[in-house]
Amino acid sequence: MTKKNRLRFAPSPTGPLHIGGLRTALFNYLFAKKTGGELVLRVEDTDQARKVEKSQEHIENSLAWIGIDFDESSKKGGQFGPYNQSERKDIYKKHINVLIEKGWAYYAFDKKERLDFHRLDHEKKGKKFIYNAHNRLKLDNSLSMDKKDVEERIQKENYVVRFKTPSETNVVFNDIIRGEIQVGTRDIDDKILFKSDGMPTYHLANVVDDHLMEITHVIRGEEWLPSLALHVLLYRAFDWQEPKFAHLPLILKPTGKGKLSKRDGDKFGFPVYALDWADEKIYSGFNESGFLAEALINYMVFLGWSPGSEKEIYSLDELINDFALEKINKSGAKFDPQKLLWINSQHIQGLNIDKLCEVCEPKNKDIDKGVLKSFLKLVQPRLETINNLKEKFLYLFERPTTNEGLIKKTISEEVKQAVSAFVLKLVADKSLGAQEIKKLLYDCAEENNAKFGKVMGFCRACIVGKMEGPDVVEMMIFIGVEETAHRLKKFLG
RNA sequence: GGCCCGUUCGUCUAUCGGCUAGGACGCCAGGUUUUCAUCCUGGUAAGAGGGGUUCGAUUCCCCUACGGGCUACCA
Repeated sequence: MTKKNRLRFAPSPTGPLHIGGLRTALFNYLFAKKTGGELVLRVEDTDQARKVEKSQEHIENSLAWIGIDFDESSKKGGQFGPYNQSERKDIYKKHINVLIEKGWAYYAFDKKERLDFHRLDHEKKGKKFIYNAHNRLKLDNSLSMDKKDVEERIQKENYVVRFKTPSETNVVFNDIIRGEIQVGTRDIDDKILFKSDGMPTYHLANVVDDHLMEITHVIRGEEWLPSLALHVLLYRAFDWQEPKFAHLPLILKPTGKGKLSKRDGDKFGFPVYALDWADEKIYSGFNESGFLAEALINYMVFLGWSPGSEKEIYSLDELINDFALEKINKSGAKFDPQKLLWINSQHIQGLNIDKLCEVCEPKNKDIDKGVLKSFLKLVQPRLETINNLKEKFLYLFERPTTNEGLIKKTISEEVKQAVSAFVLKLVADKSLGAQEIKKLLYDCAEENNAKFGKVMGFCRACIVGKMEGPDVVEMMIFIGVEETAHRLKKFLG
């Protein structure tokens, strides 16, 4: 029996979960499900300074909303816990000592100001300051001093532990998406693995945890590719089997350059978070903006992946079925709000009316439950999002403001006659169905020598106040005979 | 600046050496709906540039350009 794949999503709780992280989680989830593997949620909260209070909760809620469930997490538990790195300090301490004993790591006492000085100084000369074999013996660390001094200073001073990057070799490793990559160690610096506050840095914690949690595949964003060489070196220093790596292409801004950021959502008027997030202001989430979780998933998965067929509208189950790591592509993808909107509308159209009611109900409390279903039947084909529905179709609930210009444009003597006749008959028999009302309107138009299209146009102008909205007769039925008569008569003089 | 990754229609993408370069969004035009939307049909538009390798390169290799990422006691 082969071992199960084990995947993990490891966000840092420094803010809300945005679409990039969400997609990383999704790819991990899809691959885990596809291969019958397990998925772990690990929270990388090793940076106390950047920790944001409500962040972890937001991340968990976002993942729950999108429908990604984990086999193990701090909430759910599991045999590899704890799942918050801040609770694993002892584990890292133990492992950093192993590295030190093996000669793969060393203590460093350099003051921040001193290092900053070196960096600045090198920059001035057009060079890059790298803390490694090139100059580590000239710096303030345990490699450049006596054992005794080291012992003493460890007791008295703040120190960090750095990785001792081997000198002058090539690290060769493999990425599922990008193939073989080589990096020369002269370009890798002796990264800090253990900070003076007793916490590990990402590099150490990440490698130790992935190993201890028996992670088989690391699927993460491309921003980690540059440090993969270090991570691989770390696995080898520990004498551990390294997992397989897949670095996902980045999600880019819709226009211009760079990685998608929270400001972009603001700037272009679309969400970048799954759920609302409030700090200095409220950033609205995809959920609150009327997107279906399954539609968002459908859109996100196509940012950097394609099934190779022409199928584009996918349910989660279909996605799990068709997903393959090998089909992920290499280049960054621009976020296109317009296509998301289209995919969302496709998913909305695909919902049966009861399901649509169910998802719309909590977002549209201002619409009376009794009319919600008939309302949705009316508007479903033209929905792109499912929030703010009353506001979007206000004329179905309240009388529209008069549009004099439009009325003038659509009215004529014949139309007036026809609609007057229609109103009289409509009010006389309130039990008419759609077909009958339509026939009635048609007959009235004909009897008064008015073009049916013109009559319809006028009715629409009266009922909606604009040349838009659902079918005229359907609207009449929805707002009722009395209301219809009222809106029409207003302009019949 | 250094290192790493990338480059097919405006955008998301297909193509695993045979291409009249396919699909989708968007946009445009037409049709259906005697109204509006949905819907249907058609159109628009692309392999960064230069060298190789090859009978043949979008596809493989090299260079250049451009884009992106990383370069913290952040992740």
